[in-house]
Amino acid sequence: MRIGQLARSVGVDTQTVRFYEREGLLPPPDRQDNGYRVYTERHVERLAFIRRCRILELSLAEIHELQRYQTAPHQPCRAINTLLDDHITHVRSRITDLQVLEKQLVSLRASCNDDREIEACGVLDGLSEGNMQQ
Amino acid sequence: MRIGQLARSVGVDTQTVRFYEREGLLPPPDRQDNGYRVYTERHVERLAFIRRCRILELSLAEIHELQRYQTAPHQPCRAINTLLDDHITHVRSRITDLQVLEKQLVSLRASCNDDREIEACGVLDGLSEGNMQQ
DNA sequence: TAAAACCATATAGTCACTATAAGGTCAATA
DNA sequence: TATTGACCTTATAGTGACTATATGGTTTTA
Ligand SMILES: [Zn+2]
Ligand SMILES: [Zn+2]
Ligand SMILES: [Zn+2]
Ligand SMILES: [Zn+2]
Repeated sequence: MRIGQLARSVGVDTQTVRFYEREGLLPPPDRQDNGYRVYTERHVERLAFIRRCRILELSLAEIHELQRYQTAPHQPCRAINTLLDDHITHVRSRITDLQVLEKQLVSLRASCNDDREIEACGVLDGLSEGNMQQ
Repeated sequence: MRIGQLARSVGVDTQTVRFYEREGLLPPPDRQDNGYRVYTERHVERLAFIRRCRILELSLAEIHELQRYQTAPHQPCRAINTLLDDHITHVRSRITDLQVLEKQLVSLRASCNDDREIEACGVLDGLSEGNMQQ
């Protein structure tokens, strides 16, 4: 299987596949005589694993860490669960931050209606004066 | 006032101040004979405006747009309000995305307890098999 | 045979900074 | 007076995870 078929089968760009290879997330495949990369079913699985991790917004570093765990199948899995817990914590704290942000933005937006002049715009005024909480 | 004092008074790094100048968000100040930048109170206000916008996670492009509006004080302010509405929409859709993500992550995490071998880790298994919704 | 589709590498751009390097200026201290 | 330390200058590279572009070779199809 060549790079285009691999990429299509998992739903990424061919550039991304080469990028993952450079980053050490995908093992370098064999090459044809003309230099074309040739992939196996194991590459498909490996790339699909990366893709599922990325959909969950795990970083490439976290994915790398997971891959290292996979090479030691008889170690306890606590580190993996901890990695996921940490990631969940990050996601939750980002949600909280954005919810605070949303409140501030909505409150700022409420300080203006349309049909004013820019000079009198409540939004611009709120951004210019330092009446911001936090 | 020199760059260090300006930066401290608004709570950014001096590098960031120079960066904003290069990006056209902060007007180039006068220079002393030795080349040092000299800022006025108007620069403080301008930088504080940028900072408040950044806290609300407006992009530098959006801040630039707001600054352009400020130079035409007698235009209607609808564009400003629209800019903010769009930004709120982005923030909300990001919150929604992250909430979906959090659910998926929590469900994945629930498929494992500690004290298993990596081979049997429910988390790793969930990432390896394609049992993901969406 | 020629166009379309595919493959290769190398390099630069995205965003909003942040870090590093290498050096010039100024006031206070040993 | 010499030197330390805090400040300032510019230029360049790094961050993360791609994405875009340039340039050229190869394979498949019409
Ligand atoms: Zn994470
Ligand atoms: Zn308005
Ligand atoms: Zn925005
Ligand atoms: Zn586990």
